[in-house]
Amino acid sequence: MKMHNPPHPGEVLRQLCLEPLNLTVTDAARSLGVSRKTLSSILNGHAGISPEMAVRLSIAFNTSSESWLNQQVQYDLWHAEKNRKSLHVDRLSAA
Amino acid sequence: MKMHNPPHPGEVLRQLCLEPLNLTVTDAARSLGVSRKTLSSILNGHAGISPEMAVRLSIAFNTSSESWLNQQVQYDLWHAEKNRKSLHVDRLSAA
DNA sequence: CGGCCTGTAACCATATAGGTTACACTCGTG
DNA sequence: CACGAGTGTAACCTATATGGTTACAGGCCG
Repeated sequence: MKMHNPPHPGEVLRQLCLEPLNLTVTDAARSLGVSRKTLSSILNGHAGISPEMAVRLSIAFNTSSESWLNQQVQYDLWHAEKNRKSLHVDRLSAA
Repeated sequence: MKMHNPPHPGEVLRQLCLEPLNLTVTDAARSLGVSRKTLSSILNGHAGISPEMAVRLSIAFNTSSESWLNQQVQYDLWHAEKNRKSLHVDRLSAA
């Protein structure tokens, strides 16, 4: 049921992609074709991974864009689920 | 490789949830706790499914919020991938 | 000291989700 | 026919998010 607090995709990006290749944020941002600030925001958890960014990452690191966006979904959903009880929604399934 | 044009999650929502229960857009919106316009925008493909909306759907229809957001990711990614060639990104994997 | 890398603040443009209100259209039914 | 219900959507507002540029302060190192 994936009860764990999922890491922000930016952390994963830094640990799995930048550090192994000894890439600086500045260099990686240039290679990805985005500003240093944009990449920094992601790496430090201040921004999410957009669909376009997922495609950029898939090109640069030869991965699947899906995997990056799925990580983002897990992260977003974990936070959205925390407010589940505060939403007033009627159950319609077993109506 | 999932090369098919994924349907907009709003279509799926209408066909799999509203129609089987004979739910009107007006009633479903009220039950979900959102405005009729918000639900209508989703159903007609003018808006995506947000994390919070995914949780609402999961409550109302006793489904998983993840499945709704995953559908949205598939849809968004399919469109983002169409611009893959127009992005200037350096390959860093086999650097 | 001086250069490089970094995080980040300030400010901008753009896009999206969501709300309210209002309008025009289509149906079904009295 | 007339009316109400349901619908899509335009107009307008707010809040939030991505992303860009520029600039600054701090850390690290030769």
